[in-house]
Amino acid sequence: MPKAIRDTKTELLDFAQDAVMSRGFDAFSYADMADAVGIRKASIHYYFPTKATLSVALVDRYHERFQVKLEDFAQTSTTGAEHLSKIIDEYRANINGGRTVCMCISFAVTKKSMTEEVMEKIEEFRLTVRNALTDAFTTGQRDGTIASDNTAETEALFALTLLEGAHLAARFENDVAAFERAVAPLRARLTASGGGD
Amino acid sequence: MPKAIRDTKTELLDFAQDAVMSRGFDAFSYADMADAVGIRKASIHYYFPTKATLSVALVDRYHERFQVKLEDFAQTSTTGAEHLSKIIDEYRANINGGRTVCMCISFAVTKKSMTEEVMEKIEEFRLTVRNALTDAFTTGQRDGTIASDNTAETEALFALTLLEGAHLAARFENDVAAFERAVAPLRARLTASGGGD
DNA sequence: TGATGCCTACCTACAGGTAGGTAAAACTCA
DNA sequence: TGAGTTTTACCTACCTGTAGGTAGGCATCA
Repeated sequence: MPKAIRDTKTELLDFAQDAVMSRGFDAFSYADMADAVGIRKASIHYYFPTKATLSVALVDRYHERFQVKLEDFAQTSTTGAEHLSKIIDEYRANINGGRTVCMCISFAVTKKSMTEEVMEKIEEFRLTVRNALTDAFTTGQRDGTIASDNTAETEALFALTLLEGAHLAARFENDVAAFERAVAPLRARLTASGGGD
Repeated sequence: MPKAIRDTKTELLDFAQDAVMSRGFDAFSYADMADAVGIRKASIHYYFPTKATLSVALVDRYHERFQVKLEDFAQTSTTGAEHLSKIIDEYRANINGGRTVCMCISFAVTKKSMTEEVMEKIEEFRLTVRNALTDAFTTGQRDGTIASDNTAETEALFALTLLEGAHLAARFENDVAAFERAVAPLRARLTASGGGD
């Protein structure tokens, strides 16, 4: 643990993540990263030998961080509605005011430029989210805080689809409000006070 | 109308459209197009001086073609459910077996690489679709073939979000079946026999 | 005869990546 | 403790390939 004053690797990942989510993986270069972080282009290869290794590191960190949050939501929620509401809020936060979309969406479009490995990891990430959503719906159906006509699995898939679609909507309009409008019918199904904001 | 034996411009647009929808605007080049169509790279500039002009041509044709279909759906449908069902089917067809996503989605991700002009045109396209969906819901609410708790406008926005999200789902899994699973709860709300297949 | 629909040959900019060097910090051990 | 060694975290300089784009030539056809 070198306890560095400045963590270049993290800075590189931060910039790359924002770039992927706001512009797409093919639309930023090592030169852009170098400029942003303040080191030379070649030095980036010290941390990420190839752009493919960078993409893997990006997804790994993204998944890790999201999982931590999802686990927290599961533990700190008293109702299914509250749990679901927190997941929706987290997706909302990832929009960054309409500037970005979820990393999944970005990678889905540029899929052919990505390695098999990274696409498998994206699949795993989506499965993690779907499982969390399924848990929320299962609880919500049991405690009666989420109105539902379908199985929790179906609802989870439906919700994930809607959340990703809502990300796109917000990106089109450069406005989080579009996200809220799009997910409004889902939020309307939550009966107990689960909203965080 | 030169009645050419071979329409190079159309072939170029066909390839570019597929490339945008399957790989993203930044991930294909004039060289790729040239190889695919069988002319030299420089010759493409005869039809599309810059890649920006190509992007505009792409959206224009996409919008035009879709509008024609939407108008046909509106005219040939006897119920709101049938109308909506046809729009859903059209979105489904645009997935090409999980290989592609809607052009909108692709351009949303690579938005920063696009000109203002083309993004405005994408907005117009989405408005066209939303209006068609609103019509379908309005009719469906009136004739009782679509179960609904919200205004037609809200439902249209909700449906568009879901359709775009379902495109992503199908792309992730490389399978149209994922599209169907994701839109199942929407289809379930259609009461009359509106489905084409 | 001049527009159409290509072509060859080229340009500059920049992509990802490599080779090899270096100052400074951190470890090793007599 | 301090000389020697290794590792860290960069650097300069350069490579090849490819991006979008340009200049100008040349058949073909109306």
